[in-house]
Order: sequence, then C-alpha cells, then structure tokens
Amino acid sequence: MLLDSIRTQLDSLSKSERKVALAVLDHPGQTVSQNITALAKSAQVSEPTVVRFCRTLGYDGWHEFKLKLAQGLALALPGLNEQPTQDDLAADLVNKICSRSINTLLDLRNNLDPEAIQKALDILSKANKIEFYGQGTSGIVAADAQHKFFRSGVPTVAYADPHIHSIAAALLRAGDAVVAISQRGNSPSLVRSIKLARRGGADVIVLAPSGTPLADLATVLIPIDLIFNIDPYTPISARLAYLVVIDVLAVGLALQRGPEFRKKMQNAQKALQEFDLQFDSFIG
Amino acid sequence: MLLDSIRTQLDSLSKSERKVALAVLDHPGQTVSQNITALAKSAQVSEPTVVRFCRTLGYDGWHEFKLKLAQGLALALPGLNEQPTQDDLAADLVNKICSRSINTLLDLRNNLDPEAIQKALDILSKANKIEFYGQGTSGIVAADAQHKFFRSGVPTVAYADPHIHSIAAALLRAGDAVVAISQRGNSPSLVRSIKLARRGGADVIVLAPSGTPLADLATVLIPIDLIFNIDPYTPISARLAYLVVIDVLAVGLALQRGPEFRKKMQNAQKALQEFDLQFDSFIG
DNA sequence: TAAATCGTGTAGTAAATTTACAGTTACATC
DNA sequence: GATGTAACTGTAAATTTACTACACGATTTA
Repeated sequence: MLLDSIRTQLDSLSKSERKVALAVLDHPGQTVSQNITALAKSAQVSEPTVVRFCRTLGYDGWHEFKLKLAQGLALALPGLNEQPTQDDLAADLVNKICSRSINTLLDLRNNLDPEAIQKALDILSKANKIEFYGQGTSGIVAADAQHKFFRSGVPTVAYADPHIHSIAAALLRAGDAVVAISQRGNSPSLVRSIKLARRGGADVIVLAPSGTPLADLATVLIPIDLIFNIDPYTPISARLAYLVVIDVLAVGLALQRGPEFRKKMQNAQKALQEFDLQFDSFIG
Repeated sequence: MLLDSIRTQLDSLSKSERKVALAVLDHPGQTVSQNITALAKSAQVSEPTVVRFCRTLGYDGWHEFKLKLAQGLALALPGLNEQPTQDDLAADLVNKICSRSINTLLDLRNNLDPEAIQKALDILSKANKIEFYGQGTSGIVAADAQHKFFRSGVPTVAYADPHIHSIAAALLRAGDAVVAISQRGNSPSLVRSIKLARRGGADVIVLAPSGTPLADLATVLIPIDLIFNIDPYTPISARLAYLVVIDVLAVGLALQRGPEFRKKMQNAQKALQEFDLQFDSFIG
C-alpha cells in the first residue's frame, strides 16, 4: 500500500522530501486529518515542499495524496502503522478489539475447509428436520443460527438446555440433522445428546475445535481451531468465527434450494418489512 | 458503511439535502475526486447546502465527509458486493462471506467513535443497574451482551420481550443504565420503553443507526451505520458489528474497574475452567 | 391572517493549496 | 580555484476552495 511505496522510494527523495516522508510514516493517522500546513510544520519544511513530495510520488497534489493515504489506512491492519495513543483508553480499546476480531476472521477465511462446508450443505439440504444444540455461549450461537435459518425460510429449532436437547436428540431419525456447536468440544451433556442422535440415525454436523470428543462424533466436522484465551478480558472473538460459519451455511443452504424458493422468500421478507414500519420490528 | 448510512437517513433529509444524497449515491466514485463546487453543481444545489448535508450526517464538514467516503469506498472491494450465485462453489461462498464480514469490521474500526465509547463506559461504570433491551435479532445481541458482561463480573439483565422491557423500564431510576440495541432504530415498543426509562431518569446508551428515532432518545449514541440489505440471503453482517461493540464495552468496563477487580475475575475464571473439565461446560 | 420556523441561496470571508519567483547549495567545467 | 549550471528549497503572492452571515421565500402554527 501507499506507506510501503513511500518506504521504497525513500532513497530517491531529496533531503527535505525525505523529512516529509518520515513525518508521514511516523504519524500516518494524523496526516490524514491534518492540513498541509500542519504536516509541513511537523516535518519542518515549507508547504510547497510537501506538494512537491506528493508530486514526486506520482499524485496530482496534496489532496489526492491525502485521499489515497486515507484509503490505504482504511484497509491496513493495525500495529504496523500507528502506535496506539497510550493515554486514550477508548481509542486503543476500539482499535485492538476490532483488529483482533478481524484477524480471527482472516484466519477463518484461510483455514475454513470448503469441502466440509459442501458436505454439511448436502446434509442440510436433504434433511427433514434441522436442530441446533449449543450450551452457554454457544447457546447464543445456536439461537442465532435458528434465527438466520428461519429468515432464510428454513424452519429449525435451537436448544441450549441439556435436558431438552437430550430428549430432542432421542427423537431424531435417519434423515434428520443436528448441528452441534461448542467452543470447547468437551461438554459431556452435549456429547451424550449427540451420541443419542447418531444412534437414532441422524447426521451430525459439528462446529468445534478438531480433536475434541465432540469432533470425533461428527458425520461432518467443521473444525474451528482458534486460540481460546484464558484471560477473561480478551474478547471471545472465536464466537465471531462461529457466527460467520453459520452465515455461510444459511446462505449456502438458501442458494442450494434454488432461485424460485429465493424469490418466494424475498416477497415474504418484503411484506414483513412493510408490516414493521407500522407495528413492531421483528428484525430488531 | 457511509453510503448505507446515507440511504437510511434519506427520509430525514430536507428536499435539497436529498438531492445531494442522491447525487452522492449515484456517483460515489466521482464524489471523492470532486470538490464541493462540482458536487453542488451536479446535485443542482448551492455549496452551503452540501456543507449542511455533511453536517446533518454528523461530519464536521465537506473535508471530513469526503475522507470518510473515500475510506468507505476503499473497503467496498470489487466483487464483494455481488450476490453469491448458485454456481458458486462452497469455496467461493466461504471467501465471499468472510470477506464481507471482514470489511464490515474494518469499516467499524474506522468509524466507531472512541469518544462515544468513553462516554458510554463512564455511564456504565457508575451505573447501579445495567439492562439490555433488544428485539428479534437484536435480542440475541442483547443476550450475548448479558453473557459477556456477566463473564466480566458485571451482573446485568437482558430483555427481548416488549412487554417485559416496558415494565422493567418503568422501574428504572436515576443512576441506572439501559443499553438499547436495534438494527433499525425504529421499533415502536422499544422506543416507548426507552422513553419510559429516560423519564425515570435513567441513562440510555443506544446502539442503532444514526438519525433513527431511537438514536434521538440516547444519552449516548453509538451509531452503527451499516448496510441493511433487503435480500434475505445476504448475511446480516451488521450483527457482527454490534457484537464487537458489545465486546468493546464489556472489556472497557472491566478495565475501568481496575486491576484488582480484574485479578479477582481471572481467578474466578480459572476456577470455572477447571470445573468445566469435569462437569458441564458453561462456556459452551 | 399574522407570526414564526425551517429551508435555501447569494454574497462575502476566511482558509488552504498551489504557483511564481528568488536565494542557496552542490556539482561540474574550464 | 573560479565560474556557470542545475537542482532544491523557502517566501510571498495568487488562486482555488470551503465556510459563514445574512436575507428571502416557503411552509407551518397560532
């Protein structure tokens, strides 16, 4: 990106232009919010020198340079560019947590196995009945999944209570499908329910770290191997990964059911939206 | 992102400001390279109207608006906004949905206002009682918030049922805090409850798109201006943004309560983890 | 029907960016 | 070693750009 381009061209710049370059590299975030006068001052050069610097890099002038820099920063991952302003807790917090979450998803994009997704979609698209089981935090993921699938026109149920899902699991038959969600993959009661489900002939899609007891019971395993941080103040960004996988499954299933089905759902959605405007929002 | 924020606020704009909005939406790419005069001309309004338009959207002026727009466009990578088609392989699906989610979070990182977060944290750290209200999809976010705050050692409650939260809201007093979560910002029953809460003297932190009825009722508004796509098969990645904001608040609150408190919680967490290994996982 | 509020454009002002020019330095040539 | 040339850099003026103050007109309210 732009900052890298500045770095590589550092040698071919004149003395004063290099001052500008270093000032920009030092505080890229500030640079985009400053005007040319402020940058000139902090680089201890004159304004025209800054303009010449921009031109040397191939831009029309200060405005275009600033714009391109801003765009580059929007995409850049943190840590590299800006040292966090230590005194500003909130800004630092926002930056760190967002960045960590982004990294989690980047990681997911690289490691999520499309083949497993495809197998899972095959199972789901043929299933008579789809149930989501998850406890604690994963119970929320399961509830989210139910919501998403429902909005995609696929009725499902989600259970977070061990007693309930063990009963539900015992009622499953061949042709039914369960999605078991667990961040640890070792919840005994969930494992028990999944065993019951399999005994009844149901297919089980597991979202859990690989190598866990739950993972071993899967018909299809979608492994989610992220660091589970012990520090309680670390945001549990792993949850985001689970939610995105659920997104993938919901969208994939909807697509697999074909465009007609899709059209029908769009209409339903539209009707719902008009309703919302007058009454209560279902969407929230 | 910004363009979506413009779309959602289209109704609350005046006639001339809407002209500006439409001109921007029509040619966002041109807008960033143009100056205010050119935009005013193509929207057939005067320059001050453009400035007022920028201010209405919450920006300092034309410069800031243009910069943010440029950053938003940089994130709108080509191909990402295309709807996934049925021909897509699972790999494509994974890639697209992950990328879209990543962009949502990049956007959030660029636009989330640390000042608003700080104000929210100030309120939360002083609050006697913290409640989360959200309906439908946002009800899940509220439940998630309750979970996270609980794990940070802060007892809270979350309500998704309109009747329940209206009763709860009526019982609030000065010194209490509500976090209202809404992806639309116009749910009548939620608005009603929030009005009750404010009447009782409670502070209200709102997570919703800016310019919405709910946003106007906030003591502190944390605006989340992301796409609300009508197509039901588009992943609702906005939810990720909400979850991350909740993360930020939960972690921030824990940090603000000091290191001793933090230590205590770490121990509690550790104990819980050991317990989990033998019995049922609380974490999921 | 009058008053008031909101929205909009005109014209003037302030600010920022760019251009023109001139002084300085570094290097090459005689 | 002196002189000329070319490249850099800053000062100051010019121009563009964004913003403010004010006034007119429309729409709403009393």
